Amino acid sequence: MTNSEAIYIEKLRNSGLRPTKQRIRICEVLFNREKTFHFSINDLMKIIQTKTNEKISLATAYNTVHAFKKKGYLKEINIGNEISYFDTNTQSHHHFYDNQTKELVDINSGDVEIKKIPTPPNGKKIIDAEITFKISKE
Amino acid sequence: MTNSEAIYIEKLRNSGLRPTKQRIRICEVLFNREKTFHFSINDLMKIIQTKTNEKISLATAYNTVHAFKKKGYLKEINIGNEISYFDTNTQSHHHFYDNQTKELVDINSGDVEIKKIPTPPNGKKIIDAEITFKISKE
DNA sequence: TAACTAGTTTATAATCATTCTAAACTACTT
DNA sequence: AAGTAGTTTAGAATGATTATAAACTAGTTA
Ligand SMILES: [Mn+2]
Ligand SMILES: [Mn+2]
Ligand SMILES: [Zn+2]
Ligand SMILES: [Zn+2]
Repeated sequence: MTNSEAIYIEKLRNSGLRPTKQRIRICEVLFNREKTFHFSINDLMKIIQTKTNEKISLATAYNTVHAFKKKGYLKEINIGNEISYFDTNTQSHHHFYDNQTKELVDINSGDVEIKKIPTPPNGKKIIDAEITFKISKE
Repeated sequence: MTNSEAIYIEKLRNSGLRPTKQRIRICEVLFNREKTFHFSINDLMKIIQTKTNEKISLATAYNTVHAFKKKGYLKEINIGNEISYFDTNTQSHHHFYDNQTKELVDINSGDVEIKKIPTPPNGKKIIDAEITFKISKE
C-alpha cells in the first residue's frame, strides 16, 4: 500500500465510507495533485475511464463526491451555468472564471482584499464572502 | 394605454418581440417595481397565475425572459443551487445570499470596495468582479 | 467453512429544470 | 380574401441529478 493510499482510506473512513477499489480510484483522481482541482462529475467519469480501463457507475461517483463534500473534503461551486463543479480547495477562496472555456482558477488569498464590508440585513450575519472575477481573452 | 405600458412595449420592440398580451403581462410582473426583483422562472409563472387568472405557457416565459436577457434588460444569476435566477438590476453588483431561504438581496455599490485586484492568467483580462456574501440567521 | 449481516455497486428508472417542436392561432400586409 | 411572418401552446426531448432495487462483497459469528 502506498503512502497516499493510506490517506485515501482515512479520508473514506472519515466520510463514513468503506475503502473499496472504486472509491480509491476516485480518490486517486481527486487528491493525487499538487494544485487545486476543479471538476464536474462528468469530468471525473471521463478521467477514470481514460486512466483505468474499468468503469465505475455514475451513482458511485455522485455518492462518493457528495460524501466528501459533506465531510468537508470537497466544496461545491455553482457559477455561470447549469452544472455543478467541485473543488478540492475547501477553504473560502476567490476564483477567476472564464465564461468561454468554463474554466475556474483559484486566486491566492493574499492577492485580494475586500475593503468595505456591507451591513447584512436585519437578523442576519455574514458567514462567507467570495469573489468571482469573470475573465476573457485579452 | 398607461404610461408604463408604453415602456413595456418599447422594451419588447427593442428586444425584437411584438407586444402581445402575454408578454405585457410578464413585463408588468417584472418591471412594475421600485426595487430590484430577483426571480426564478417558476416564481414568475406562479406570480402570473396568482395575479391574473389566466395562464401563460412555460415556453413563452422562458422565451421572453431570455430575449430580455439578450437585450440587457435582465441579468442571469447562478448561485448556490441548480436553478437560474434572473435579476432586474442589470448593472454589475454584489449580493447577499441566504442559503436557507434561497433569497438574493442587492448590495449598494457604495457599500463595498475591493482593495487589491489580482493579476489575471496570461492572455486574459478581468471583465467583471462580483461578490457573494453568504448570510444566515444570527 | 457456512451462514449471517451490513454495506456497496450497478443498471436503470424517476425527477426536475430547461429547451425543442410542431400545430393551431394572430396580426399585419397585399 | 389570401398570404406571411410571428406567436402561443401543449407536449416531447434533453441533460444533470437523485432514487431504487437487485446482485455483489466484506466482515462477523457460529
Ligand atoms: Mn449537489
Ligand atoms: Mn439560461
Ligand atoms: Zn477553487
Ligand atoms: Zn441583484
